Order: sequence, then C-alpha cells, then structure tokens
Amino acid sequence: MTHSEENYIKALFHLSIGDVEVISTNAVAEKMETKPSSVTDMMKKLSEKGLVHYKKYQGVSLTDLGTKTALSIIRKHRLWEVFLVEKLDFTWDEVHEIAEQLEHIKSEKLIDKLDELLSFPKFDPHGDPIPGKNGEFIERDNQLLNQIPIGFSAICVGVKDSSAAFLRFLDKNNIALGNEIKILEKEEFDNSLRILIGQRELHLSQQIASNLYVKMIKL
Amino acid sequence: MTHSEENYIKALFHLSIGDVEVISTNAVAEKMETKPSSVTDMMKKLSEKGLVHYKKYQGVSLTDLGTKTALSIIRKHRLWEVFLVEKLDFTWDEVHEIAEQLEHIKSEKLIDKLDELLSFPKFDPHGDPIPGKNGEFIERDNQLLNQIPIGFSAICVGVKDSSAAFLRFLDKNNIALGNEIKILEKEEFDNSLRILIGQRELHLSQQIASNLYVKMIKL
DNA sequence: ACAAATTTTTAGATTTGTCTAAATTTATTA
DNA sequence: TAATAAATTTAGACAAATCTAAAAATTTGT
Repeated sequence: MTHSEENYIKALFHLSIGDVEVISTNAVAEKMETKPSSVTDMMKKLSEKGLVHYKKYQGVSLTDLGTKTALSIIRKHRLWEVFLVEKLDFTWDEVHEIAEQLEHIKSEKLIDKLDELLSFPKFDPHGDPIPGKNGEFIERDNQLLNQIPIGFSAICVGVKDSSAAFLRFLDKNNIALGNEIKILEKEEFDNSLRILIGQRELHLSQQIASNLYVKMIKL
Repeated sequence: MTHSEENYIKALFHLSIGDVEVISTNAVAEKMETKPSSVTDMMKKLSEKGLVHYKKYQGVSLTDLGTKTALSIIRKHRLWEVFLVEKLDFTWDEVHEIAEQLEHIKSEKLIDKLDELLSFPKFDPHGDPIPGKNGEFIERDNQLLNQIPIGFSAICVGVKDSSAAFLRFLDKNNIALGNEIKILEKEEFDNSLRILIGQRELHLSQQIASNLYVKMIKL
C-alpha cells in the first residue's frame, strides 16, 4: 500500500465512527483536503483492492479487510505517539505530525518491539485507545465535559480535538488527563461552565467543554 | 526533498568516498538499481536544486550543500540502526531495511532527541561512523583484515559489506566487532587466511577477509 | 413531480519518477 | 585517426496521484 492509500483508509475509518453507514465522497474530500474527483479515483482503486465497498453515487464504506488495515495504521500512529512522549520527552501537542510520518513505516516486528518497549500501552498521549495487534479495538463510552450535570465530578480521559492549539490551551490552564473536574455552574446563555479543578476555579467555554472527554465519577 | 531525491543523494555520497572526483551516470544507475536515463533526469533536477555539480557527459559530484544533505540522511539512518539494536533488540542483520525507511522521517528535533536517548553514539551496529549534528564526519583510517601481515593481530571495527548474508556468516562463526583476530597464515593460491580468534582457529576466504575492517594492534 | 441545486463522476491535463528506444557524445582500438 | 564500442542523453510513453471543467446522477424544495 502507498502512503496515500493508507491515509485514505485512515480517514475513512475516522469518518465511520459512530453509526455511520456510508461515507460521502465530499466528506472524504474535506477530511483529506483534496478534491472530490480525486476521492472518486482513489475509491475505485481501494475497491479493486478489496478495502472498501464502493458503488458509484452510493457512497463508500470500509470492508472488514479495510477496517483491519485502518486499525493497524492507527495502532502504529498511536504507539509512535506514546514513544515520542514517553521516551523522547515530546509534549502531546508535538507528536501528531511526526507520527503521521512514522505510521507508514513497514515492519510488523518493529511495532511489536515498540509495543513491548512501551510496556503495551492501552492509550496514546491524547487518551485515544490503541488498537491491539490483532485488531481489538475498545471504543470507550466517553462523555464530553459539557454533558456532565451541575454538582457532579468527572475525570479527564481524553481530547476530542487534538490540535496543537487546543492542547496548548489545556497546558496553559493546567488541565491534564487524569485531573478531576467538578461542574460548579452552567451559563444558560452561552453554555459555558464554571468548574473546579484542584483548588482552582476556571471558566470554560462550550467549545472547550465539548472537546474534553471525561468519565463521570459515580456517587 | 522527496524520498527518491534523498536516496540519490545518499547513493552519490557513498559513491564519492575515497578519491573519486566525478561519478558516472552508469555507476549511479547500478547503485540505485535503475536505468541511466532515469539518473540523467534526476541529476538535472538535483543540479537545479544546487545539490550536485552536473554537466552533461561529464559526470556528477555533490556540492557542499549536497554533501551536508547526504550526511544528515546518513546520520538519521545510522542513529535509527543503533536505536533498533540497542532499544528494540534487533540483530545487526535486520536493521538496514527498516532504517532505509526511517531515515526519511522529517523532524530535526526527533533526531536530536533520539541521539540523546542513545547517549550520542559515534558508531552504528556495523561499525560505521555516525555523522555529527553539524555534519562532522570522521572517516576512519580502516584497514581490511586481508591487509594485516602474518603474525600480527587486529581488532574488528566494522564491516564493509553489511548485507544480511555476510552479517549472519559472521554471527554463525562468532566473529563480532571488538574481537581480536591474529593472522596465523596466508594461503598464496587463493589469498585465504588461517586466523586465531579467541581460542579458536578459523579459515577465512579472501572474500570474507576483504570485507572486515580492522584496527591493527601496535606492538 | 419536476425544476433547481447539489453531489458525484468522467474526461482530459499535470507532475514525479520511471521506462524503452533512438540519437548523440565520448572513449577505445586497430 | 577513423571506425567501432561504450556511455550518456533525448524523446516519447506510462503509472500514480492529483487537478479543472464539464457531464451525469441524485437530492431538494416548492
């Protein structure tokens, strides 16, 4: 597989999370920052290789083989991210770009050994689950911070938006995975939140709160 | 730079070691396992980018910029090889292929951090020197085992041929970098050697002996 | 339900890196 | 040194991945 094919497969996987049946050509084009006509060409090629179901004008979806392939690429991406943070002291906002390159390195043994070096991590630095060697993939039952009711507390477990800008915002405000956040108040007008994190009170916009995955603490 | 351009630059560097003035199109084609016409095309492109001196029919050579570029790629290749052996327990015959892929990863910080993780190694698993961050490159004054006179001893410091086949031969015969070898006898007819390594006596063909870099022990 | 808007595909062009075959230049040698 | 051989370059083609513009299919809205 070429890098480009792998990137399309990965995009298709990300677009198919949730209850998505088929993915539109335009959706893929937007995700890949390319033109719909280029997507059509690639879908034909991936279809011939048995990686996607494709009928013209009917949208596209991954085959079982395509899903397995996507998971293998995502596994590589996320293991490399862990490596960069744990072994080379990169920050979580620096690793995505480099992992985008490293995910295309072809060597099963390399990934197995890397997994071992990192002690078989289950999550990447952004809290995203790392698929297993044989395609096992645990979709977490995540809630977003803006879905937590007033008065309840939750633990940060991941970020939905993993752009450097968002990650640096979290760093700047000392919000990290594992932190406990209590919802003190919700502003009706703009859905912003007043929260308690550690000893500090903070005000978070709806945009921030809807990009933080949390696990609510059972009372 | 594309992967292909980088591979050509690296090939040109390897072809220019020694007292080579200019490199022929055919030599490059052979090294790259491609056709001379493809080489011509690429030399034009590299010339426009200021990486090589090229005049048609007159052969090619690296510019200072080209040399610097080559050293940076070789540095990456060799650091990755050390990583694979030291951190992921690969054997020295397994690392070349994977390093060929890893050497194209673009991130200066990644390489600096990797260098640090590995404690700034000066040689790769095959005994080849690792260029410095700023292009410092120590060509060792290597001798080959077949150049050592009878009765003298030498330490293995590197391999000229780093093919998996040759490396596995050395493993099988328990010859490793750092070992001391004494020349007991030379066979005039085929230039083969009788050597002493540790407590063992071995017979090495000329082909083997001319692919082992050694440092003679001063008496 | 049918015209308009949107989405998707096709057709043809472009770039990169490669190839083959033919032409050209340089090197060899009789 | 002139003919022959070898090396190199040019010309034209191809595959991969992309693009633009036009055509075709589908969806939407009244």
